[in-house]
Amino acid sequence: MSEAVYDAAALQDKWRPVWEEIDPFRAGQRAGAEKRYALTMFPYPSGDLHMGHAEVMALHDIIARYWWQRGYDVLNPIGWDSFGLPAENAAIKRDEHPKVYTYANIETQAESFRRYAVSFDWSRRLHTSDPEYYRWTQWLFLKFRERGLAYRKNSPVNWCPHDQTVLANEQVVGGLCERCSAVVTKRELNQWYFKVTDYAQRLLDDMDSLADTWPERVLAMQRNWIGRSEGAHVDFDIALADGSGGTERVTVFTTRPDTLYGATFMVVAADAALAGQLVAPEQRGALETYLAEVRKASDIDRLASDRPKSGVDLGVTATNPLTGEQMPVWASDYVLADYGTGAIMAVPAHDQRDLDFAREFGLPVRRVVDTGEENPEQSWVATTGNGVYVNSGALDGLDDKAAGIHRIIEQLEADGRGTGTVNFRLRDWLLSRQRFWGAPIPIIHCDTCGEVPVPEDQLPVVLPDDLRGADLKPKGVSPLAAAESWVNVDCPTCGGPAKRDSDTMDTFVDSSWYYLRYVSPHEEGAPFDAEALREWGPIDQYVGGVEHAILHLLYSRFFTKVLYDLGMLDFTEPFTALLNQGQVINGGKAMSKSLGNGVNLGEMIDEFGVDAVRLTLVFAGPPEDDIDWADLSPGGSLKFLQRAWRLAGDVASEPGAAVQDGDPALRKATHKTLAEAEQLIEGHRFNVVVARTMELVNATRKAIDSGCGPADPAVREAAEAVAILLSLVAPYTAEEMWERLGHQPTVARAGWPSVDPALLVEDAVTAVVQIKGKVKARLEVSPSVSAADLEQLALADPAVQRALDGAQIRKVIVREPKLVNIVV
RNA sequence: GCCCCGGUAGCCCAACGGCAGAGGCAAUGUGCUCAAACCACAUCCAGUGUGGGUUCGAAUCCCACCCGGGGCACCA
Repeated sequence: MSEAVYDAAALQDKWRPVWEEIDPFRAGQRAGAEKRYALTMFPYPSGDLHMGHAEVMALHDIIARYWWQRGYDVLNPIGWDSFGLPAENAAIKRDEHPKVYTYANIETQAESFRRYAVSFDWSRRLHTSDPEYYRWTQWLFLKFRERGLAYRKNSPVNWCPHDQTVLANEQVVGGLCERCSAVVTKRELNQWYFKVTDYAQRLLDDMDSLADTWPERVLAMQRNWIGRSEGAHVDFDIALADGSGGTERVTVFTTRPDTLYGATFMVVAADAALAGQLVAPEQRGALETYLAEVRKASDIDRLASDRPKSGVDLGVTATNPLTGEQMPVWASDYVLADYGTGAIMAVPAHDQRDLDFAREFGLPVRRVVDTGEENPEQSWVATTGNGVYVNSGALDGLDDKAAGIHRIIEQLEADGRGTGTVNFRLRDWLLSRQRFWGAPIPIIHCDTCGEVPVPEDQLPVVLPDDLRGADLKPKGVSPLAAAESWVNVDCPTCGGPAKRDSDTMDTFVDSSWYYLRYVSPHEEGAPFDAEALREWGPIDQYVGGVEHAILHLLYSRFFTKVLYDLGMLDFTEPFTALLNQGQVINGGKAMSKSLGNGVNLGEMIDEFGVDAVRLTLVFAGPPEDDIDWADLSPGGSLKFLQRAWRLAGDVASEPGAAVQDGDPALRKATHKTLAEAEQLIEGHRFNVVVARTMELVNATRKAIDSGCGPADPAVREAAEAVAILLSLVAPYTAEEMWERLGHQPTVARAGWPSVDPALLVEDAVTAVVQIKGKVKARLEVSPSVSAADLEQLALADPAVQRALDGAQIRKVIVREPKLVNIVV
């Protein structure tokens, strides 16, 4: 018996150079094979890899490596999302250019990925901060702009005072900056937007095609975020109080046009321009004062829902388009300027917010739907359910909400006073950032020609190389604005003096199309090669964290649809299937510096080896569940790998031994394991695959020690199956096993063993006999036993006879060959 | 408040509506050893959050509730 010992570090050193030589995972090497595109969300280069990366890569790699074993031609690329704030902040601190930090970290991470043995095709590596990449980010921006999907507007925007930049709506979480948790404030700025709202309905509709392959909760979150609501636009005429005698038509959005008879006042958003246009001269001062207060309040204050309602009377009246009734117009911050039309009709009886406002300011409440509950005028609880219409003209007596809504919309449309409509919660995507380390927006501002796109042949607009440290300090405008030699250019149209747009793009723009670039990462004439994309796209399996459920995934879906409309793609959804891995936590809490509960990945690998760490993370539980490092046992994983490895050393037959003569019981176990593993992997139930592999190792051990013995060909077959199963999770151990079994590298391309269906059939099965659902006897029967025979056998069984004790049999349910249930 | 996901041995987790236990951790014991570790073998441990319902039969399907996690929330 060999005295060899299992040394994880030695295996890593031994096999890495061999694999780099063989380069087994280069895509496009299997002519004629079906193509599969596996993608893991590319990392941001902050420091070295951590446990979270280790988990997602281990899970993702199972899928990619399984596909290789199954004979597919697999594209599994890697790159870096390498623009972004941390590099810029590090550069300020260290007085250097952000690229220094960025590219140093990328090298560190790349080295770690190689050691971690993820089956990436390294030849396709990309970095979003490379000019060769962001040139196309800029090009795409210009295409969007040509199509009217990128535009500039003045608007109150989310401002992070810490990072000194604006934020998209998606980057504000509970009134705080998603990145740094600073309290977000509002600023009125002129900024670039992508018109994602144009795609709201399609983003919603196309989710139907993802229903079976994306996690339900991600779809739910996106639906929630898009926030479709059906209702109506209703026009109100407002008599202006400027002495002109004129009127202004104001449109409101409502989901309950059927309650129009109950509208007793109107409210416009205090911070909308409309408020300033409508306000009566004598109320202007009050509005200004109120507005100043509103502006001071942060989103955090606004989010406190128990906050009393505030507002100011604008001193004008609106006319109810159905009844002609006059109603006062107020301004308040509970109406949002950027949702709907920024104005509402208030129906206090049937909307709690309106009711609170009415109570605060003594405005009338009129019930128009009797739901059988207490009248809101007395209870101060708005009723929103179905009921009988009252005080509602022609609607009176009707008791169907849907019909009521329908009839009022019909009426409004007939009168030219309104229309049925759909509104979305989704806002356009604010993409400008007042920071340095991002793709410059390729626009030149010329006093004569206005906004001029940088001509395509002048792309990329490259970031200057000579800014560092203090030059990059955030000052509320982009550091690029101060880079004189960079910002001042000749206008491409008239040749006169002009300035570059000094903002950079949100880094989510970079990551909204990187998966397309991978199919042809060195393409120089286009962002991607359309032919290559037809071969590889869309992504068959995307793996990554649920934290991108809205941001990255929604933006990428939007980009894909726009590029489809531009005729550049032939699919409308980028990610056919999505797997969200859970988090790795420790001791019940997320790992964090402040808690001091971080687990260092490098140290774990040094102690247990890459394979044991990967195995531990995969075996811990279902991929989408959070896993607690404190519950896990990398030592146990290592022990198992050693057991498996030892099998390979014990096999005493030669490669190619006549397996059909092998021990039938062990052969059945092997083939059953393989057959089951196929199903389990396809269902992403990787933890169970590991358990099945452990069982097979145990069975093989038993066969060697106390069964058919090490020379039986079935033992070799089992050990080889173990090596191939392990090649998905523990590549170093698997490769070493493969070599000890007398094969050439690499086991990663050994191919999935074909399962012999004959070996999946059991010789005998245990049938259980139940009486009233309780097990009373077990019978060994043939798998092909007939229902009648099984019933006879069951009734004849002495234990059953005893249990029946002469009771009258009412019914016998037979599920051959597994079960008989006797009802007495 | 609304919407998703989950609750099975001391712990992590399995179980096409059909024997509650596959696998692992921990614990205990036996063998190996001068001894310990390693290793091998064995043993121990829950009736599935609670209450109803459907069914011949429910961890699994349905309803209500409790607990935990996540998302959304002054969006008219």
